[in-house]
Amino acid sequence: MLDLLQFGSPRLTDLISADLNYALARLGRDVSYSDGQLIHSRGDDNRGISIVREGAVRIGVIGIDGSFITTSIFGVGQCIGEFTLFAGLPRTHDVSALGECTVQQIPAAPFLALFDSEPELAQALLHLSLLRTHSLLEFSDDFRRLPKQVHVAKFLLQVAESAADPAELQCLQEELAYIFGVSRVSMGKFLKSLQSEGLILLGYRKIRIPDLPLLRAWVSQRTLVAPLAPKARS
Amino acid sequence: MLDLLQFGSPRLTDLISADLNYALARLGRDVSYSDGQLIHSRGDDNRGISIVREGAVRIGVIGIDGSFITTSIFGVGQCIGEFTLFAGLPRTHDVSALGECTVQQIPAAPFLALFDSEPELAQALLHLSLLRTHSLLEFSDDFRRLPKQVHVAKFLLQVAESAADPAELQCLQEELAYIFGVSRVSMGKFLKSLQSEGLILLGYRKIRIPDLPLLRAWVSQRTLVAPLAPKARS
DNA sequence: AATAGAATGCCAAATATTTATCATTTAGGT
DNA sequence: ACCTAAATGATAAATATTTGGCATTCTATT
Repeated sequence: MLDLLQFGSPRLTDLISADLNYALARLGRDVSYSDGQLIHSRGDDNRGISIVREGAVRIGVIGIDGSFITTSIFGVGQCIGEFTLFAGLPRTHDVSALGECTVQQIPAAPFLALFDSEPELAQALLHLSLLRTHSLLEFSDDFRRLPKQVHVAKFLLQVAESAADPAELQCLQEELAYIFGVSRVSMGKFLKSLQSEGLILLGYRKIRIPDLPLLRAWVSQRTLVAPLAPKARS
Repeated sequence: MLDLLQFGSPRLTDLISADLNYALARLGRDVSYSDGQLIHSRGDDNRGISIVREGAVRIGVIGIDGSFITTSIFGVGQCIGEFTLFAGLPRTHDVSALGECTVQQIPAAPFLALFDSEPELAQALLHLSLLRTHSLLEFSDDFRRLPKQVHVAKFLLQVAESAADPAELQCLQEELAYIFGVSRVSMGKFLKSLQSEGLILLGYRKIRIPDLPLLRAWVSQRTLVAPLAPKARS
């Protein structure tokens, strides 16, 4: 699944050293959940960090009609709950098990103790949080200032550049439509127009990008702001 | 001016102790800028933190047509540049002086040294970053799942709750329209409809909220997710 | 190879939004 | 008290989007 929190966002466990990973793993305790079981509820005010250790969890909110609206899906190594520790907020999302899963639950006190003694952990958490802020901010800026077609192209480019296979994105048109807050018909129209310019190839459950540099150039020309490379190139 | 980064977001200097403020103030050097002068450019890869000490700065990007599109305005005590230090990103925005201003420029090395020795600083930065992530995420979730009218009402409520005077918001309909990515005409329609329900009173350069609890209840009923209190209530 | 479910393509009527003007109101400066 | 620039209100034609329905394509499973 495609969402604004995920793409290009590393896992906490990949950002810290083996030693720190070891120290972290010793905190709290692992809890297993069965498919669909509720792990956290929006509004709860228990403070603590949760790290997915096996399987995956679904993050979202329960909507007006009682349906679960997914914001993101977090897999092994990703963490939840920073808000409760550092932003003085209650749980902002409902979190439930997506299949069988195991989540390491770390209460506030031991986590904060480790945090205070290991600046590396602080840097890693800041790194994650700032990358997310950046993604969200860039998306919302783009949303308002770019023509939708260009914005969609830029988004696909970003997803491609952080994907395992940049030439073939696994995504549904419906997912894209949801992300942009438009109907499937509209998204179909945007995508088709990009296809007719030779930038993408629409397939079943996938979008192929035959010429990544071409797409990059096309987007760059239409946004006229320096395209941000993840690490500044020399 | 109204924007997604600002409301409810405290200043760095308010989040840390007097001692730490003092230590922070001794780093780097203060630089004065004249109105309109460029402080940072998107794409630059110089690393460092900037703290506004006098006046204010405008943060944005230079658009396709060369015009400056404002993302936010930062005043005294607010900081810029976390991305460059902790997220491995080049400058993401153009920053220019809004009137005469003074900005404390702190290079990466001394800032990181202080960061590593003072977990309080790490906590404060995380606090800021997470609050922003939260605002942006909540806004984009709401954008997709709520009827626009309800979303506008919720946004006004949030602005009111973090404003000096919750009963009277200083904002232009055009600003609101820009934030929501719609035309002034559409925003006018939404606002008028809220006015006709007795929730707000439209004025010149302002919106009055005669009955905050009423608005809160109205929004709450239509969003049906626990309204997040800034600090969890007991 | 047949089949079912999921995803995409396509279409037109209904609805919503934008664009482009112009009138009116408001606050601040002279 | 007047005048001006800025903001809001109002309107209609032009565009764009959504909704709903149905046909087609694709993939995995039988």
